[in-house]
Amino acid sequence: MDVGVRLQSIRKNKGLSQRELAKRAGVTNSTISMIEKNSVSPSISSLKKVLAGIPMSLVEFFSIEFEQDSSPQIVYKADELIDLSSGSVSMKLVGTPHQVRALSFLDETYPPGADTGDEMLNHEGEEAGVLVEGRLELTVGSEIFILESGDSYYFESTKAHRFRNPFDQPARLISATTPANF
Amino acid sequence: MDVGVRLQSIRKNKGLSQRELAKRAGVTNSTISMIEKNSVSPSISSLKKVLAGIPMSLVEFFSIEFEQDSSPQIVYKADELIDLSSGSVSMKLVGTPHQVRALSFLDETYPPGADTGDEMLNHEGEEAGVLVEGRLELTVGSEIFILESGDSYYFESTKAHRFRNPFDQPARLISATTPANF
DNA sequence: CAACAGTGTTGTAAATACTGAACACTGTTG
DNA sequence: CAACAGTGTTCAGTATTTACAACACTGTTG
Repeated sequence: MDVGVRLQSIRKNKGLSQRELAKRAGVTNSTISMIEKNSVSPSISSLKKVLAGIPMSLVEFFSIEFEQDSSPQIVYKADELIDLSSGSVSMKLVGTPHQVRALSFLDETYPPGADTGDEMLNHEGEEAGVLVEGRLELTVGSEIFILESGDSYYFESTKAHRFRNPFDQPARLISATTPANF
Repeated sequence: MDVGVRLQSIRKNKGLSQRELAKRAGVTNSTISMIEKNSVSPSISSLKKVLAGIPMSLVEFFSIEFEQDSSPQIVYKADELIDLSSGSVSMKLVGTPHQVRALSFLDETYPPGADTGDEMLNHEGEEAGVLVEGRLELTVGSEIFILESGDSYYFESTKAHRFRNPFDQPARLISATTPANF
């Protein structure tokens, strides 16, 4: 839980210099330097200003923890789910155990032929889901997956993605997206 | 997005005085007074100290926005889900549109007789879910609900709760809990 | 290599946050 | 009503954060 390191990784990820970010945020470059070196503990107001230059909310900032994984697994087959069973209750966790995050929880039905569109979706955050009925085609970046009933997925929404049902059976998907944008 | 007001409402909700919280947090009461009156914009380090006395994480703090709803709906019948359909894709949102939040996304199966236990569950955060197969009994506080396939729920985990399957069919539940505690 | 435009770091002065002790205001108790 | 124990607020001094400007370093360009 290191504010400085986290800010620096976010800034570099965005391809910004300290001076560039400072300009956008309305603070000085030295402020950012000192925050990143943890030589100060910034006030909420100034951290908020700095993050506004990213742009990023305070919640998002404090939510991020282990984002620098090289190439995370995207699709999990039914038998790949992490089992959290306790007693007679079978509980399976979708995706790798992460930090806290913010989600919308959806029950979606894709009739045969349904499609989220040509122009690939692309928004901030993460999304996860389980297909509980039928089959569904999921495209993430340049990879195309066919989800079978029981399969699940977890990926960053910033990657271009698209859902499509080219089959003759309706598909039912339980999904969650972050941030809660609905 | 008012740090002072939010801190005060959380503190009063916990039944703490400024001095009591100050003592637990290792700061002075005047600090808390001034933060609550928004006469200062606290540093991350001191806000973190203050919240540690609650206790509450920074993410949680910045996630909270509209928590003072009187008595929010707990169980949503299948036809009560908020429809977010666009085009031929049917999307139904579980619960009322909220702020950002942090969740664990689970695929749970409750065989006949399964039970999360006598001692009611009770942890920080919120949880939501959809029952996709079978029937399930859910107890929240003093209220007992019977979930049918397609029904969903959304409630604060701080309320004592319990899941039980007294029926002869297995029940499958897609759920999300916050914070991501797995 | 000199001039330059970019990077992040550092010192000093000004602005802001925090402490410690007082104050003013309750409600309770003898 | 006086003494008291609790509440939140305020003020002066101290500690910390921030701005401004200078510095040191790197890679590029003439």
